Amino acid sequence: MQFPLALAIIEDQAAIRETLHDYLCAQPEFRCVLIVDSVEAFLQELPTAAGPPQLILSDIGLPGLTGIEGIPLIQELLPEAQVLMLSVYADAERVFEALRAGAVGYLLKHTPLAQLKEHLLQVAAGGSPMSPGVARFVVQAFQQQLVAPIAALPLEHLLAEPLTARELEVVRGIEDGLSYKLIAERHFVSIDTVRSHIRNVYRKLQVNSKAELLAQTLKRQRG
Amino acid sequence: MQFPLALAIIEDQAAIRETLHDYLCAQPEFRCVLIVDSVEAFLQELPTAAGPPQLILSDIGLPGLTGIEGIPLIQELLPEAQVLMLSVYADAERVFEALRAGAVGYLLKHTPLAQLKEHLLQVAAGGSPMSPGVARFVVQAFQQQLVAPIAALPLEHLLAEPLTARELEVVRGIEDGLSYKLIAERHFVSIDTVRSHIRNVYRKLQVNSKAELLAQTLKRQRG
DNA sequence: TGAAAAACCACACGTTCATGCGATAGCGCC
DNA sequence: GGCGCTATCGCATGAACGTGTGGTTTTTCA
Repeated sequence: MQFPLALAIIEDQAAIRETLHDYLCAQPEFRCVLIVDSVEAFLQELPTAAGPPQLILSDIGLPGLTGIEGIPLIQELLPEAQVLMLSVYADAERVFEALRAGAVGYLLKHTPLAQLKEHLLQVAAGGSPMSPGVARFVVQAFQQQLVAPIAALPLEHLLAEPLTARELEVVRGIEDGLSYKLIAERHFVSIDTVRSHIRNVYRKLQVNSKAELLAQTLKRQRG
Repeated sequence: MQFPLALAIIEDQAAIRETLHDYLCAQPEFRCVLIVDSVEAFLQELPTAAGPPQLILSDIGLPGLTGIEGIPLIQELLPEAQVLMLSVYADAERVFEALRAGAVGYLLKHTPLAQLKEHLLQVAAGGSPMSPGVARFVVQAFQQQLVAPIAALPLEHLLAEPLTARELEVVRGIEDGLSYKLIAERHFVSIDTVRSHIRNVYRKLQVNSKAELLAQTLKRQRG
């Protein structure tokens, strides 16, 4: 990570904007490239900025587009940029929306300037700073099992021994609730061939019955 | 929040345990009530502790039960206690598991003692401290839309004929990949009873095999 | 309190499944 | 060419499953 980091600020309240500007832009770690009062202004003035921002500190409650609505628009132009939200709102819903939209962190406005600086540096270092109460919302989402355990990704990637195309076909048949006989008919092969594939699938997935196979699939999908 | 906060520490490595003990227990904000080297020891010695801990700082990599496995056990005895994980592992999977198990925060072991103290206080204040990289994993889970927008709902509400408690139990057994025999053993009934329930479930759900039942469950879960 | 619902149990029969042992044929690749 | 992998197919056996019929006991609740 090389300093100074190109920083942009989106904040509509002039007083706060000035404070952030005065403090952050005076830091040697940052180089302010764009200070605006709305998402619209950001998008419009971006071409005239002193350079592409790497970090964007954005308010949520803005006139016109909200900070949350702005994230995807900004990321379209600046895929590398990381957006850190700075908000007075501390409700779970807004936090989730911001994170889902692509924000990498969420701070409350009462955060001291020195900490804000630290948090911006954490973002640049791959961190995701969140004010204490905000983080608790996020953690609770996990505890309420709202989050899938691990990327619900094609099982083949999780396996040492990948399944062949044929094997995947019969697995899909089983996931559709078909009997061996029907799977055989679906793919125009004999039932013994299906058995043969199943045998290999079971070995690779370490299961011993249709039920276990389906149970594993279920688990993978919900955790 | 009244000080001092009752703190317990679970850490198997003596050197680290001593360091934590020496530093944290010397702080006026904390009152160490139990310092142990395993989850098993924690559960066993809890009755003899100087009082019920409000905060529990636990390692993950422990001999016997892991810190993650210990969380639900601990929470059964101490529903009010908040568990903060302290780990050398920085992989997404372990972080998710810990949070899902009930941890309120997740710190890496290289965290400086002074920060660790701050983080413990944050926990007591309703925060969820996470080391920067750890928080990023969590945020990414949101960005990858792994968070369920709405809860996926119990099949019983979709049915004209609702399943009875017993019937749901055997369905869960099937979803866990168990055989009739194992389901029977799990609920201390005969295998013929299980058959009987299965029969009714199949009629209500309009399916004719385990595979179809599981397939239906799968469909329902992924929409 | 009395009937309905749920839970429990038993036996029997045919089907499907799991898994052992094969075998043949095509393909890519060194 | 020979080697390994995949796909195909066959057969046999025991276990698990699905479904029919018949019960009894316990719980629920109108």
